[in-house]
Amino acid sequence: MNSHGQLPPKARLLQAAAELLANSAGKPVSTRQITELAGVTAPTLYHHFGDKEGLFNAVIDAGFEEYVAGEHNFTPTGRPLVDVRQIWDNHLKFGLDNPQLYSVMFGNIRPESRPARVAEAEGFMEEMLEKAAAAGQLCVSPQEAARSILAANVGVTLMLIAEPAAERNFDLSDMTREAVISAVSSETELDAAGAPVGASSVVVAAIALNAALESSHPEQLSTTELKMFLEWLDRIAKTS
Amino acid sequence: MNSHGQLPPKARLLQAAAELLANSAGKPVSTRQITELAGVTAPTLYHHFGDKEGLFNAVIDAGFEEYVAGEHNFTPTGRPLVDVRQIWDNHLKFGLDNPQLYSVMFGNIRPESRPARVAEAEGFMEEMLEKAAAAGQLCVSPQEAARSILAANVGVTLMLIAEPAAERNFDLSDMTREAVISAVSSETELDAAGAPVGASSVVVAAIALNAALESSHPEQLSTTELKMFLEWLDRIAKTS
DNA sequence: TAGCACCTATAACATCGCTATATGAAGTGA
DNA sequence: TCACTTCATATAGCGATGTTATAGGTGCTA
Repeated sequence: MNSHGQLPPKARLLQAAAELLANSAGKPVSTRQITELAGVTAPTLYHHFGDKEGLFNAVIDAGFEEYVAGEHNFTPTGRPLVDVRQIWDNHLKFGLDNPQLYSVMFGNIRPESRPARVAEAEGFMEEMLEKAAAAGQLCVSPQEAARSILAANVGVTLMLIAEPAAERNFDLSDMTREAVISAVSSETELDAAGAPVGASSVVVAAIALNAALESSHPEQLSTTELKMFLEWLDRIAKTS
Repeated sequence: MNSHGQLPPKARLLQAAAELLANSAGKPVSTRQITELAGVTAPTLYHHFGDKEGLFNAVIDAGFEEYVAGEHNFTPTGRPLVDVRQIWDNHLKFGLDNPQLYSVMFGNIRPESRPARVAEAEGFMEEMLEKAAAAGQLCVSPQEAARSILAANVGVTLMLIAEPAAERNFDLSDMTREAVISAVSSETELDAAGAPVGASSVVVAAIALNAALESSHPEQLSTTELKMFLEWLDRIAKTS
């Protein structure tokens, strides 16, 4: 009756759960459905995964990471903010393709399991944003930027999941995405001919800071501290 | 045994449901709990509210609207975008005060019932944004703006609900709020008080340099020098 | 062979949302 | 006053859910 005869029970459970979660649009999936499709009985599920949520988390572990950042959907371009857009779109696509799974991950309360998943999603985002920050494209810390972008991404995804697939207007996603990205980025878009900032990014940033300090002196440092700071900054800026 | 003896059963059910939803942090609330606290039996619930979700919707109808836009929390200022900020903050506060109720409303999938609630919340936002549009402060349609702002608002609220109350950082809310508002508004970037938004260029440059140094350490400074340098850099970056 | 983990099945438990049916109360018209 | 209707509540139970106590294999090591 099931088509997973040759796999071990644990893998069959994972596969059955993923299949049912993906196909049953919206409606909850029961453990009995899962075990029946997998061709095992209930205790097998609880032996391997603890409880229903454990199984769902395992499905997510197996699928989410590769789906969002996997090779099929994402190849870094070297331009951080472009990659951030790609991460946003992949996140949205994952949510729309796996609405049930997505709501378990992001729409639920559970203060125990959710932060781990959220932190993972934040990780991708932050990784990219650190590169953006290194290139001087960020006006806030990568952590703050990642949290803000992810929050908006989740909100948009839940919003679009909730409305009928036929009426979905992706302008909402594009508009909100650009809003949060432009709010955390410090400069206008990097132009098409703009050279990617590689190993010299430290120097570039040091020069930029040096120039900025010319016109505005921070109150956080004493004059002696500032003098020494500027000297070191100068040493860094003269590298090449 | 219950404290709602004098009210009619329908009102007792509403009150019991609201009380249980507000207090049982995270865990689902059963119809049996509700009917027991209300001092009635199951069919009474289904007679008045159809099903469990109908009762929850009734609780929301009774509480959400007045909470978000009620007199106690909201008095229009006449400046539409200021009011939009107030709606955002009230929305967030409602979510944090009623996490269980909130997740039923916004974190769930149900494509049948959710859009109605969402549309209601969108209504408040759109109302204000139409005034903003009439005043020439919008660069997109009020509908689009309301959807984008609400989506971000929901995402931020779910994000903050999910993390322990002690660690909640409301900068996430403020930052994201200003991001989406400024993206839909046609005016130059001004905050609530009318001052330009954005960090100074010194801070921007400091953050960029800090991030750049994460991946590449310069050889021009000794480790002790670098340590002190990074500390000062951190102090500068935290200005604002 | 004996023993020992590991894995799985039988069978059931407690609870869930919900309802078929019946009973009481309250008004209405004769 | 007496049916008759209508609304509101209760009794009792259904089917489905997540979960588990118990026991039976299955294969490996000694």
